[in-house]
Amino acid sequence: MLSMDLFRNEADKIRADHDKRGISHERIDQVIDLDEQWRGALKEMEEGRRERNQAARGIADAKKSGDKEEADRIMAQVKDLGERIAALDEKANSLLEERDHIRMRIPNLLHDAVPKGDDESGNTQHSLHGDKPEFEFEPRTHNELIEMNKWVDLERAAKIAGSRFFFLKGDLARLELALQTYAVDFLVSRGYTFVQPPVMMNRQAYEGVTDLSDFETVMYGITPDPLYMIATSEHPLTSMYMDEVIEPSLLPIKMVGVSPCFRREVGAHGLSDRGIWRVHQFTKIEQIVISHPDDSWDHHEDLLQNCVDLWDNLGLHYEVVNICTGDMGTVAARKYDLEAWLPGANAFKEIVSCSNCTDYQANRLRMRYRTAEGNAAVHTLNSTAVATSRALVAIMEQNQLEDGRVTVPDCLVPLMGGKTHLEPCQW
RNA sequence: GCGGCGAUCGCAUAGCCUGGCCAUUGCGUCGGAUUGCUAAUCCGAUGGGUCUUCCCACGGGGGUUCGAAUCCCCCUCGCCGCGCCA
Repeated sequence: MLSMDLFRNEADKIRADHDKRGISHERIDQVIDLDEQWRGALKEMEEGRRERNQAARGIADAKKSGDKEEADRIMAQVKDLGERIAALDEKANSLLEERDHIRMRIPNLLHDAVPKGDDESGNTQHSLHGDKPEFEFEPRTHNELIEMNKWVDLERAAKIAGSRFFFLKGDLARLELALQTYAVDFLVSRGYTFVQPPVMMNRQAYEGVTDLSDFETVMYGITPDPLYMIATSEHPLTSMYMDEVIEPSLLPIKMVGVSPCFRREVGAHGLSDRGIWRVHQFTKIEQIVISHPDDSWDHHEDLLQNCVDLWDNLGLHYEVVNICTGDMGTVAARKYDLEAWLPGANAFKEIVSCSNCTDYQANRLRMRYRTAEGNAAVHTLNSTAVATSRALVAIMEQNQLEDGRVTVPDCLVPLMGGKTHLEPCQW
């Protein structure tokens, strides 16, 4: 959510941003109009309260000096003031609610370097990494590999949970655990603190970190409790300091979180989504930074560099993409994706998303730091380190051998008990 | 889950029983003054708002009242005890 200061003093900045995104100014004007109405109603109500407070003091004085008649006279005089105040209060509140209802739907201001584009086809390549693997045989898709090696049981998972759930078995399950350990160790060595978050959150905190439409299409709700399963550890880790004033000496707060991620994936279809590429539950190792506003763009580059180094160490071929206006979403001001080369699909596909959300989440979460001039919103950043299910797909497809076995990336071998290849599961 | 107790400004606290000035004090932080010593001492500021002779704010919501931090009800969270439990 954008701060009200922007609407009151620099509305043209928001308008220019909407022009770049190609959306109308209607909502901006509504927010400004409702804000003016709210301020008027508030002023009127405060005037009423001032009168009442004054009268209340008069009653106290009269009673103290024993002048019961005077006290009764004033009480009668101001009796209906309370009702008037209540009515004005209600009016002001509904104006404020309406203003912020619309304001919540206005997207973050974009960084200048965000390219213009209507959809993902407008994204631009930022850099290319690793070598494209060459095969002397027809490379298999990950679907074929998990089936022939019995590493994943989709049918039985569907039986007990539903489609897009999976059992992970044998060496591939072990590789998944090695990836978690590797990514956490890697980021701990770069100064990040390992944090395991709750995997359910209440609505109020959740509204602080996500696009409202996600409640319909992404998150699972819990019945009968008013909770939501997290779609990523970004959500609990970013909202951790909700409603707090953070001591500036604590900034930047750098965390590496690991959690299962739950996604409804409403509306997702397609042959390429078979297997474990797009699933309802997966594990993700996530980087989070809560930073001083002046430093956030440096941290954004650091997050990307961490990803690049980590994925280089895994020995994979991938590209970094600069996300364009039409593919950006509501919350981020700038976003890089890493897309891994999938030989089976003959395409680059998304494995990492690295965002600077500037003060957008912090404004919603009322997450501030102390300054000499008062409190100001912090900046929040998040980036995937490894989404294990997608990393497994990339490793399987790029490191596959003709017999269907898969070479373990060197850096993971020690975490696999010295095992250099994934062997088929017996059942 | 049951019973008891609690929640006040960054932290810690007073006020609540018995409703009515401006929500107390300490620490921390920031600013200033001063002193020859790694610091001490003194002064000031330090919840939010449309930064203001004004309004709001005492976990959240409702009620009683001319008036609620204070009385009543509901909820949330925490602590202690009991129960259950990986």
